[in-house]
Amino acid sequence: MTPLAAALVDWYRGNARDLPWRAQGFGAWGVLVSEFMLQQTPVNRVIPLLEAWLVTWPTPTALAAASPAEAVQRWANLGYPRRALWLHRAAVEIRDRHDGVVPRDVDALLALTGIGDYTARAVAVFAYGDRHPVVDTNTRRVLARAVDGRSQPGPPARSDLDRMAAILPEDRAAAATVNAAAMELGAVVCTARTPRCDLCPVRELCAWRAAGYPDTGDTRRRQARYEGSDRQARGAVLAVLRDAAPEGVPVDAVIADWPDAAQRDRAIGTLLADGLAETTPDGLLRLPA
DNA sequence: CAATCGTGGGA
DNA sequence: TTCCCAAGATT
Repeated sequence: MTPLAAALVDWYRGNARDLPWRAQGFGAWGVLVSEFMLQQTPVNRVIPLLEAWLVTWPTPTALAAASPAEAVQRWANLGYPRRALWLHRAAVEIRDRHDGVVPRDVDALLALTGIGDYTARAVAVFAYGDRHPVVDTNTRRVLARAVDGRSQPGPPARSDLDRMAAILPEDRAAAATVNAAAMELGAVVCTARTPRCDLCPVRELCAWRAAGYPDTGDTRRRQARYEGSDRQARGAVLAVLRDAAPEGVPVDAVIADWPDAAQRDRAIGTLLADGLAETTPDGLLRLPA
């Protein structure tokens, strides 16, 4: 094992957080749902909703039997509600193409709606114990600092997978631990802002530290302002639909007092196009039944 | 490939 | 207050 991998594993054994999806027997479906919810949403906000979700829909087939509306409604305020729609579609695909069993093969996972390079490998590794590189933003930051001596990672690249694969031990279980440990270190120690290098288990072999913590100028694209954005308008529309009766709300009554009428119409239009809302013959707007 | 897509908490 | 950022995926 490389020194970096060995140090990560040693640290992880004594410092891993006790997260629900790490429990023995949590199941591939639970892992898959957790990974969908964790896409861009913080751990602490995911946990309670994940547990409620799995009580209602303990299997892919159970979720597939529900309506998309129920899925989007139960997604509540996790954000990026398209993920709820995609998770529901993935459940239907699992029922129809995989006999209701979450696939283990990475290519089969990649073929499911809403699953990309990260989530496919996360499920194969953390749910099934197979040996693949799992690379998320935490891992990319750890590699950028410890190996490249940079202050922040560059843009995501397919080569990230090869770089991670290069430090994985041969043993499957050990490889899975290295994957989890790199993510965990990035999440709790090697954080984007104010990293806690004083208690970092790999500081002695960290290239960024050796270089004196230079600011290497890796600047990520700034997120667009949320206040006044189309996303805010979409969020407001969807919040109304989530809280409304299933039959829906008169289209003209939805956020009727929105400051920008054109933006309001645009928000409803794109939500319809995305399949996150639909209209009824009698002019109601509702979640997709 | 760069833009888009929610929501909330902390610096 | 404002800005940053959080286990990404899709088009």
